Amino acid sequence: MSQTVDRALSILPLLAEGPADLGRVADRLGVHKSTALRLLRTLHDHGMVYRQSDQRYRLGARLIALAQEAMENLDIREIAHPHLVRLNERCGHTVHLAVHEDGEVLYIDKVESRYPVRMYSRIGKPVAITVAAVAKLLLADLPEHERRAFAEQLDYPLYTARSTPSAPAFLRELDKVREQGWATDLGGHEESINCVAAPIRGADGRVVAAMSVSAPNVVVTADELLTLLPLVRRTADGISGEYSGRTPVKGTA
Amino acid sequence: MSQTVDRALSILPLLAEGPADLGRVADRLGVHKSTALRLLRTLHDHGMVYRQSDQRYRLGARLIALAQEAMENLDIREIAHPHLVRLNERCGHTVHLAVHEDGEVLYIDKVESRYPVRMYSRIGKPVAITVAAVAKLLLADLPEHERRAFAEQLDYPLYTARSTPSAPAFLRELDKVREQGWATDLGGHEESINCVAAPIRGADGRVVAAMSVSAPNVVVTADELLTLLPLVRRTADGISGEYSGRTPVKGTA
DNA sequence: ATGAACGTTGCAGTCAATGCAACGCACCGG
DNA sequence: CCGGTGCGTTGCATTGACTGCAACGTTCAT
Repeated sequence: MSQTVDRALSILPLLAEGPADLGRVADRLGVHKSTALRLLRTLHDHGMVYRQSDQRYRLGARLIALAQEAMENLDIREIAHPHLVRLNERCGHTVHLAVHEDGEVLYIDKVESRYPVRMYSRIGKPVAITVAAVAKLLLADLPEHERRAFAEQLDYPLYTARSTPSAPAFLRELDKVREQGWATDLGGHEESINCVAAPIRGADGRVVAAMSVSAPNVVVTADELLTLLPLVRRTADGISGEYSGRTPVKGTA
Repeated sequence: MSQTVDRALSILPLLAEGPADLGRVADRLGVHKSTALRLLRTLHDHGMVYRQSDQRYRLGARLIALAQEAMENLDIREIAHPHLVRLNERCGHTVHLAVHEDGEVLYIDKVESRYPVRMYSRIGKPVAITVAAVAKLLLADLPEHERRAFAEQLDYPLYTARSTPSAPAFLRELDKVREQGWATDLGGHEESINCVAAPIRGADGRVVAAMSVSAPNVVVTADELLTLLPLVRRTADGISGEYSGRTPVKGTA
């Protein structure tokens, strides 16, 4: 809507690909160098980009700090965290918390596995939306037409042979997930990694977040992981209760 | 430099304080509601802000994802990480990696303590610049006039009785740190937490990052923590060697 | 039913963003 | 030593994008 701001913001994902010099930024934006310079300067004044010693620009510290604050302000995260830790203590595997926002699903919290072999993931990283168990739960809760429209405009990369291959398959999977109230990802993203996930609901019953337990095949088989499902669901329900204000929170400062 | 972009970017820290509605944003910016609306819309289109169900705005997912990419692109981080993990495995305490950028010092990596009692901190959080051991190392390396100018315009909050109280005291501390090549924070931020830190240098000898080991008093005394200093310094030197290309990296894909 | 509070839209004026061209500077090869 | 090339940077005139206004549509609460 606002051309100048639009251009300025377009610089950020561009720099996320790696450092770039002025000329490169101007080219990619399709504007004159002087224009790009002024935009970059403004971004710099706000700490959103940093000018490294070779004069090239990259993303700045303020951006990272802002994102940090953004995550700390998510109340669902604060409420869920102790539950995630407790679950991790009981099963030992990696525990994730994810939310959905404008077509992206991202991890907002994580408790590391206590086994030596761990899956790779990072807080803040957008998840593989077509296969991740948490993504299925979050998307399954969308109203039908939105869900359909969203599914159709997605790409369906074949990470593995078990990845969701197409929109119809994905929509079918979402129906199943919505009905059963939990989801799995059995090697759909990384061949050797399995996940079970459960939804966290607000007072109105809408899914506000999803949590999952992930473990590589070498630690536990998919079947063994599935035995944790009741525990995962109980944990998610506990968080739901607290988040929606149904459960009186005891013993918290 | 660019008024529109300047205003738009000013919205972000404002929203970092917590969700705000249109009127509030307009007020804080000192612009008309319609102007604020258009700025927010543009930010929204880029996923930088999110409109929650109560119509209020808060920081968005793309911001978090961008920050994530920003950190993953820092090569120092990638190089350092395995070293930090190894150090953590040997001593068990929390290990941090921090960089300096335009007057801010922030943690860009962290390996959690394996002791049950842990210090609180988060990747991306700007550190207490006047007391943190890593901050001292990073600032001590600035050219003298910059260092002085920077120190003078800082605030010196007294987190504890041992916090650095003033610019002169801080500058004296920086001199000491630069000379000895390592730094400590003994209860200067949190009464019961101590730190030892060492610098990581690039090929030109400039300090590009700093790493630290932190532990609460209840786990080890300050004296015991100091016995780790040689190990910390060796680790930092190892990272320096690899970063500056002096050490051939072995066994890495 | 009435009003207040809030987000939203269309519009005309003007101020701020744009592209241009010229400049300074560093680097490189002759 | 000098001319050339490739950068980032600056001042300026033009214009078009941004602004503030006022009016409208909702959604609440009274």
